[in-house]
Amino acid sequence: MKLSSRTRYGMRAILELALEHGKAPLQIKTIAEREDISNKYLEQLIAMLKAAGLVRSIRGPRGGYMLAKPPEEIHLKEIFLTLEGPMVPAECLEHPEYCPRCSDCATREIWRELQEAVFGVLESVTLADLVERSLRSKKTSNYHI
Amino acid sequence: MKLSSRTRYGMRAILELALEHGKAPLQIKTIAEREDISNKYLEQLIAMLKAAGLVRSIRGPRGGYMLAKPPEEIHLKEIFLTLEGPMVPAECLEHPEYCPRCSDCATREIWRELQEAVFGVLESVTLADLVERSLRSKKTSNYHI
DNA sequence: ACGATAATCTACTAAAACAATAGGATAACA
DNA sequence: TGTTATCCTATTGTTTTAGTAGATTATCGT
Repeated sequence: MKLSSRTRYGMRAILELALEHGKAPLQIKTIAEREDISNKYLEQLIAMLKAAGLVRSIRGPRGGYMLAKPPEEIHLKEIFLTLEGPMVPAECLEHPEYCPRCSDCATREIWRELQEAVFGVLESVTLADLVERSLRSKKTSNYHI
Repeated sequence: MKLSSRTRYGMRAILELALEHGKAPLQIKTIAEREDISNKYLEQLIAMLKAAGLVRSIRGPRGGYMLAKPPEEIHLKEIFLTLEGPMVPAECLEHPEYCPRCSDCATREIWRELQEAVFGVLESVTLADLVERSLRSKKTSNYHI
């Protein structure tokens, strides 16, 4: 149970977009530089976010990416599910057909609770919250003056 | 963020042991049959649980495996960490050295919260709880009369 | 002592997921 | 019309996962 780089990179990338919300579009190159992520890899991650309707793009010179919705309306859960996949700890959570195994129902309950715990966190935080946290830590940190 | 079969199988296996706690040792073969898991694969998973001190074994005829501690003293977190690994959503949670990236601290906080949410669930449940749940669902289920 | 039983140990492997990399096509601006 | 930057498709090396295979060792009942 480890986050993929896909999710970590992608979350940082979309946060960069959120930090620039309302300003000019942000280019892949710029994000990749700021976040120290491979240009080409990031391209694919952003494509996923775009396909999910979280991000939109402008082509050509002075183009780039921006949020497709205001940051208040983007919950981290959407981003997470887009990048990380469906977050189904066990198959039987989605396909609760007859389960022949004796000890399975009890463990399934636990996997369900884990899923709900994770979703609980991700549903309660929006990109706007992240932006706020990010700006606050910028102010108080020695590193980001 | 999906559970590995390692963890799902292993959890079911140790629950089988918990269900037989106080009785005769349970053999790999038996568990593998009941839980429909490859004999040889299960062998390795149980070895992990044994190395972690959660399970002990008796060799030879009428041998097998049993819990090393009473089920009340085994929290799911121990089992989970043994099978799934350290559950570190992001490396920087463990190595909080200077982080050059602007938007990173905010996402790191989120990964921390996810970790705590998962641990919260896993710390609050013991094998004894699972046994109780398991027996209760046996009683009320049509499938397990 | 002997044979059956069941754990233990080590090595190998097929398949999938992951983390990129490469290169060209397309659209838009100037 | 050239430059910029997105878009699209394919390929690749590495790691992890989920097993298989086979030999060895300890223990018990007879």
